Amino acid sequence: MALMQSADTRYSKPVLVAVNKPFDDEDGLQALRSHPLFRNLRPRDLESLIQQSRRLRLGHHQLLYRQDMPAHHFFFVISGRLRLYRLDSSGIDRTLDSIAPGDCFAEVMIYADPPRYACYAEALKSSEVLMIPVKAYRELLDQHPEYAQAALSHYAKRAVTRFHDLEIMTVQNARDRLIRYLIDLLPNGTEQGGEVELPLPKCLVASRLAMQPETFSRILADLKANGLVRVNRSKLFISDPQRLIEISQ
Amino acid sequence: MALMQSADTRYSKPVLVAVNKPFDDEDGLQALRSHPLFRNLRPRDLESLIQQSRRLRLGHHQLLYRQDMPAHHFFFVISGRLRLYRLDSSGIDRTLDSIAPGDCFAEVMIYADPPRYACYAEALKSSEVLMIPVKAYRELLDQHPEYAQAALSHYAKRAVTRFHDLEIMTVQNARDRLIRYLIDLLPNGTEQGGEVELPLPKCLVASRLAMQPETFSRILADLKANGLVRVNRSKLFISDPQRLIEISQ
DNA sequence: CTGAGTAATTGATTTAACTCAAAGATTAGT
DNA sequence: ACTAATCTTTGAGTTAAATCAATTACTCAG
Repeated sequence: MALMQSADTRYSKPVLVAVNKPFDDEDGLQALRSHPLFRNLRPRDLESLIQQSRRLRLGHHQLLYRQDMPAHHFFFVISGRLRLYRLDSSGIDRTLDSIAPGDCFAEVMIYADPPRYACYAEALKSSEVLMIPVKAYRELLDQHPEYAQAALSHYAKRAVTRFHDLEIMTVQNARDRLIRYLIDLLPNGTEQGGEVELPLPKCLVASRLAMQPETFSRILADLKANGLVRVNRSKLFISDPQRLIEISQ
Repeated sequence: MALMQSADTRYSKPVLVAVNKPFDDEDGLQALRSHPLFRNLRPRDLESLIQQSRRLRLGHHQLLYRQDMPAHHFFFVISGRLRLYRLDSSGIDRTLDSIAPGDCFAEVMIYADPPRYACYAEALKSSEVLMIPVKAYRELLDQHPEYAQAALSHYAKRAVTRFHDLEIMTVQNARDRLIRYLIDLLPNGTEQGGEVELPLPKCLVASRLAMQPETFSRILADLKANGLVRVNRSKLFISDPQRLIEISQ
């Protein structure tokens, strides 16, 4: 019943039904082959895994899975972009993560117990994902324990990232939270400034940072007025990251 | 230099210097033997790991490690309680987690690269921890790949927990954040109400939830006035969790 | 290319949460 | 048990951010 509570009618399209063309390989899977979770697999094993997977096309705003649904698959993004979010009891939509091509998500489900998705996942624009059976990957790990190293390392990294995300959210004021978020978008070690692209529409970045879209807009306008960022659609140019950090105290 | 920036003079005691009695086993390590990361180790391997570890006593407020310090060990809490926190550039202390006896922490360092602590760790009261060399545990995993399963499962759980913590922090108002936090402290599936103990002093719970101590106090006073919780020091009795959830909308 | 629907901005107002301050309560250490 | 230090609570005033409302700018599907 938790699965049905959404009043959001946009999401009425079928969910998790792979009606697409049979899988024909060799487009868009280069990134998969170099992903930490897969790059050490022997070709045979990787091919077998891919054979057991399905390629799934998602339209703009199409829901991939719902919070609390049994999780039999995890996902690799071939193209497009997705977002993870939760709905609270009053229906407020809270964005938790965005996912770019080349990334995996819901991969912790491989070892979750019970295996249920912890949030909703939807396409932000038309996207293509590979839908990998949890069971298949797990069997691979069980049969070839040497593969576990990569998975462990990946999971450790994931845990660190989440910890870091949590840290940003303990920053008490909206402006500093936004600044920290922007700094983190810069390729690390950027001193001389650089351009970043918001991975989400502004209203969803706002949601991710626990503030209203209006607040987001005003803070950005203010940073712009102070010459700290230049804004062009979803692209932001940050001329002096150091100064930005100082301003956030 | 980041290591030295704290203006906090409380933390002048030596850090990470194990000057304690040689390790003599068989007190307080029962919990270790049943921890997911260790319970599947063969006795020989576990003993070897314990031999390579040192038991460390920490006094009240004593710092265990600093953010950005090279991480050669991870930890198991034998007794007491610790907290993880970060200091931002203006010296504001932001609490990220609290750790109880029987828990491991900094265990993601086993696979981190570079291995540096992501935050500070200090004892909240006098505590005892086991300081396990990252290298030793890693070698164990490399030599006995069958151990990896437990580690993977543990890491997956950790990632889910952090995700969940993040979710709470995307709740925009302080009252609802606090309510969500309290609900999560209840043993899961508690319907009829129950008592929870705050794992941190109130001012640090406030910091963990990105609010001021005064705000925390006022919200709690208000919940108390509405008969939603009864407060006794750091113990809270929540009579009707369901109603509390409803109130948080 | 066009228009409907969504997203973003800006202004005015209200409210929640912060800050400062001072008095109690609790805790840790002697 | 006592004392000093820290934590907690409460009050009053201020500020940051939310809300409400209206306009403008995008986006994308047809």
